[in-house]
Amino acid sequence: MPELPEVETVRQGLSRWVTGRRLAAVEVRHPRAVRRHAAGPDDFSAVLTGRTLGEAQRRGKYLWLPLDSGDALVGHLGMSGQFLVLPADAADGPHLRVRFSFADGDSQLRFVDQRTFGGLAVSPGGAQLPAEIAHIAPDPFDPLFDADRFVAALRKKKTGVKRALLDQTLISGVGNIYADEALWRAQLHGERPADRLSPAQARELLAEVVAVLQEAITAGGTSFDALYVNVNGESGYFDRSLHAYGRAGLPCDRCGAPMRRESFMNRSSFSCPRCQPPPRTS
DNA sequence: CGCGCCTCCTGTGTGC
DNA sequence: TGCACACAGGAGGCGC
Repeated sequence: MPELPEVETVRQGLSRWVTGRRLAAVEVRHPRAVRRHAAGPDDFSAVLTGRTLGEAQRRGKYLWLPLDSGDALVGHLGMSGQFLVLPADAADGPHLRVRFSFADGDSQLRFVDQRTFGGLAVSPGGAQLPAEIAHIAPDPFDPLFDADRFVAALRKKKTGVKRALLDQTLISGVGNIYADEALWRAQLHGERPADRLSPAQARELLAEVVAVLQEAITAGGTSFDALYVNVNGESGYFDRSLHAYGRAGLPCDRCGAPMRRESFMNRSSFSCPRCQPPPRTS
């Protein structure tokens, strides 16, 4: 479940292992992986071959690698996407979608994706900020992020505060896991109406979002299973620090009450029934 | 235009 | 043992 900390960990790995290298060949093994590349898989390979990769960039959960052509290779990991740096002779796994071979021949970059929600595309002229990403808000670590603007926008949303946190046009990078963690820390139930938060509550919630994302980056992200790993195939260890996500029935780390699980948008929300009382209307 | 629901995917776990 | 089904969920797209 890659969210901002997991994607940032991958970005750091790409920066270390592929920045500055020249692509010798790009092999699309599954067309769905490049469905967002309008010109099709053959064009995807053609425009990338021979290009040199620049410094890996990230906004929210999107990644991009600027190219020396002025275009950019844009990627989203979706649910289960992985970028792996592997020896060229390593066996192909069953979920290999795209193989990037380098002119130096020392290792390969592979895009592997079990559930195929992730995808890659080349964004024409997108080296600075790909058009595919321009519609989402800056994430809270972006110098362009404006906390006052976020707080004001959040307090105008006619929806629950968790839905608002997951709205990538309001703040990017937050997914189901870190939304639940930030709400637990802020002692707010996710169905609390966003437009009824006080300015202080909204600022506190943002502070908790930033804190939990930063701590998770330091831990290398959250891994529940083999679906999230860094570019070297290693798991993150933030799962040991989770207070809400996946803890249904376990005692709240703050008050001891059994944590609850609720259905939300065809998925799950975890919260403490005592520390995070639901609003009366829901 | 804002909001919320549906859909795309596949592997794992569970219950009958 | 095998089958059916729930579940995991980011984000585009569409209906209201």
